Parts: sequence; structure tokens; C-alpha cells
Amino acid sequence: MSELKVYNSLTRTKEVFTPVTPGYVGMYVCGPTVYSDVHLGNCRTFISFDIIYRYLKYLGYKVRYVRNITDAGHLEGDRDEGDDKFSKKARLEQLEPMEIVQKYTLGFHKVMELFNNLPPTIEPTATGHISEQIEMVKQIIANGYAYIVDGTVYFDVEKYNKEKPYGILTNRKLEDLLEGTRALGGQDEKKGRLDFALWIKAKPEHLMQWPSPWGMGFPGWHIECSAMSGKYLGKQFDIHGGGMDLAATHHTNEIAQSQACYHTSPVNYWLHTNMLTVNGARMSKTAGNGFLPHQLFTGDHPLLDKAYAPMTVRFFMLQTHYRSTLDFSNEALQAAEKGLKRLWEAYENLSSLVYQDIDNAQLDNELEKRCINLVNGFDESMNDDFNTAKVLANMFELAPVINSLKHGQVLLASISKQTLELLQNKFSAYLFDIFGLKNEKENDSALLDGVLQLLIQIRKEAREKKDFTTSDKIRNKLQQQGITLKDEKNGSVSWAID
RNA sequence: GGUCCUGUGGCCGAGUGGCUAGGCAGAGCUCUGCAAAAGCUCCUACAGCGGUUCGAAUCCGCUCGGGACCUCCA
Repeated sequence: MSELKVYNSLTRTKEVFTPVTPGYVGMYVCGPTVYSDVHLGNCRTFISFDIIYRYLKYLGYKVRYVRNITDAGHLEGDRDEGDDKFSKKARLEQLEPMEIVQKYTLGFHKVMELFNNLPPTIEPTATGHISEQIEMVKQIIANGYAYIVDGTVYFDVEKYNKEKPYGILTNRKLEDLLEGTRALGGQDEKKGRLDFALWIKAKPEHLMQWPSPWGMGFPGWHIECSAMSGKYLGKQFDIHGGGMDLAATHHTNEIAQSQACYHTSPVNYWLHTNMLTVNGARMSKTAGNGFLPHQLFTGDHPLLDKAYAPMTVRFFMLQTHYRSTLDFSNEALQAAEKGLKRLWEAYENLSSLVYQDIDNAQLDNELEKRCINLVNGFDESMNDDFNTAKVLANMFELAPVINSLKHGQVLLASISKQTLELLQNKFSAYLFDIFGLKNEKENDSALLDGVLQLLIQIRKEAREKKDFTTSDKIRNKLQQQGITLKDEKNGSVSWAID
């Protein structure tokens, strides 16, 4: 089998993945800022990394997956004045800041569960790691890369850049960055216009503030990830992930902070997911074009024709590579819904096949070989920077083969028992364990099936008497209720909920 | 302005220089009391113009279009 290769933003190439400690992987993903509902763009990133997490586990790695909850300190805009988002929202909703945090953290977890994302192994909060952040800031000051102005601590970017390339992650030179930076207000305190705050002095009216060696304040925008990844994954760890929008500022500053503190590059592989777009423009909180998950599940949104199930959305996202932009549209979602249905039917057909060793002479070597190649292609594609779309294409190529085996167009003995088992095992592993899909039909109760079996029996008797009026009535009425009856080749009848 | 990404058939989308990805939609056929489902077949595209090459969707250059980041955002 091939080796796992991942696209590393730091080097802008695909590299063979070699963890720091053989057999173990440390992965940090930037989590949500919990002052409002997560939108689908946020969800895309978390789903992408959920797949990556699941695949690493499938490969046999023991993975420590850390995803933070940002619940402190983010300012509105690039200013040293102004409230943090939690205080502002708290005033609007007349709640304690920690009530806001609680509310949206619970909402976030609920959404992650609906999408069937596995929880991270550690989910640390910024407010729970204030002292770690303060210690890190102290160390950066001690190392000479930060300065204090009236209770606020700034990182000295220009000094840092003399030793290490500050813009390494996005391939930018400091001069270019300085040129591109617009003059913003409230920057008089800073020595350099790219300098960013590690610790921010709080005004008396700030609701969230903590004591520090520099007075009452709150942590800067980027230090929490550096402090918490360092604490749980070490000074140098394997994978750091997040949305592409975080690379230029947040991740760039994380690298600088960790270098300045520990004198080591914190992350070996930087993985960035691309944006979800609506009509070609990026979905974002501030642009107001965000879809909330519940709007999608209920269809309650002006741009949506109907409701879509969480698994349809998950599948929709799997059809595109995580580093490509994905455009959100009704047409694309409907296509995904139908495609997923077809895949489930193929999977159900596959699982129902029981091998019968009738005659080995009927083995179709060509078909056998084709099946094996397509199945082995699953791992090959995933090893190529998690190409989920390619895996799905192979599955769809196998679907007609599976369906033919089931419906008798092709004899089951055309493939060997081992190959059938290989298909069954790999489909199951990929659909459930790696892609994290679940069959929403599973909720169907035994009771419903019992009732339908009765109707199917009555219809069968009617058909035997050529009483098609009755038989069609049963089928049509059930269809109106959203239940489809299918007369199979062998005379049995199956049913499905649309 | 700077740093990048991107342009694939009606739509969505994968793509390692040579072997028509795949899905959805559409058309025809087989099966069937009729449907549905399933199977088979058809629809062979790579923004434009040059270049490299025996051979380019894939590499290079230019032109045009779209997008992201440089300011909180996954």
C-alpha cells in the first residue's frame, strides 16, 4: 500500500506524512468562537477534519485530537479599544458572558453530533487556560520578542522577522505586508504596524477580565491556540488544521509566538480547508450570507427549495476535495441527495449478499480484477491527501456490479468469496468508520415493518388474483405517504422511505 | 497595489503528460400486469492564444474571466 501524503501549506507541496512519534499523531484544529451559531462554512472545516481524524485512526494511529473552544478575548476589529465579542453579545442578550459561552457551546456540540462528527479527544477552552497563556506571554517577553505599553503586551513582528521569516506560511515578505497594511486607528501604542497584542489591558467596564503581571486584562487573539497546543501536544507536533482564512493572520502569528517562546517551529504539517461559497462568494458571518445548519435541516431559508438531511450535506461535502472551494446550491444538494440514496441501496444490496459456492468455473477473472482494483483504490485515494471524491467515484463504479449481483444480471459466483468479503468490509469501513455516514433509515421501527409486511401480503394476494385495482391502490396510497414498494425479480417485495 | 488559488460537458465535480473519473439531469432499450427499482446503451468536455513534447485538461508564457487572503471570520 502507498504511504499517506498530505498537502502542507507551509511548503506548498504534498509530503509523505511522518509523525514525530511513530504510531502516534498529535492534531490541533482551530475550533469555533462561541458567541453565535456556527454556520455551514464552519461546519465544512470540522467535517473535513473529522474525516482526516477518522482516516488516521483507520490507518492505526493513536490520535490525540485537540480542538479548542474560543470563549474569551476576541475583539471587534483590529483595534485596541472596543469590547470583546462575548461582552457585547452578553449585553445584547442580557446574559452573563459565560451564559453566552454555554449556550453556543451546547449548540455547537449539537450540530457536530447531527453531522456525526466524532468529538475531539481534548476540547480545551481559552478561559480555562488563562494562566498558561500568561506564562507563555511572560516567556516571550523574557526572550525579548514582546514589549509592554500601559498594560498591553505587543509582539514585536519586525524584530522577530530579523531572525525568522514572519510570513513563511503564506509566502509573504515583511516589506510586502507592511506595504499592504492599511492605516488603522488606535495604533499609536504599537512600535510596528504589524505588531499584534498578546495580552490586552481591560477597561473597568469589561465583563471578562483576569489579573496578570501587567494588570487586569484578557488574552490576545492568537495566544490561546499556541498555549493550548503546546500544553497538550508539545512544543512540536504533527498536524495543525483550520480554515484557509486563518492562515494569513492567526496561524502566522501562532508560528511566531511559538518560535519566540520555545525556539522551535511548532507544527510539521499545516493543513488548510477551503471555503464554502454561496453564489461564488465566501460564506461568512459578517457578510450575512451564512446558512445555519437548522435552516438547512428544516428548509427554512429563502435560497432553499426544500429541507436536506445532515447526511446529505456531509455526502455533498465529501464529493469535493477539502482544498477546493465548494459552492452551495439547491441543484448540487439535490444531486447529492439522490447520489447518496443510490449509494445506500448499493450498500444494502452488498450486505445482503450471501456467498454460494456453486461452481468455481463461473469465476469472471476480469470482473474479479476490476473489483479488486476499484476497492484497493479507496486507500490509494485517501493516501493522496484525503481524496474522498475519488473514493466515492470508485464506489459508484462498483455500484452497478453490486446491484447486478443482487438482482441476478450477473451470477454471484462470478466473483470469489474473498472478493465479496473484501467489498463488504471496505464499503462498511469507508461509509461508516471513515466517512462517518449513517443510514438515516435505521430509525425505521420493527413495528412499521410489521405493518408493511401485512400490506405487502394483502397486495400479493390481490395480484395473484389479478386484482390490480386493489394492488395498485395499496402501492399508490403508500407512495403518497412517502413509502415506495419495489417488486424484486425473485418475487419478493422491498420497501423504502423516500 | 501585494501574495496566492482557480476557470473541466446542461448542472455539480475528480484528475498522477499517453489509458473516454464519477454524480445529477436528459434520451433509448431490457425486465415488468402497470409502475418503481435495477441493468445496458447514448450524451467524449477541459476559458482563449501561443510554446515545449512523438503526444498536453495536465508543463511553460501571455490574454481574458472568477475567487480568497493582506481587517474579526472555518
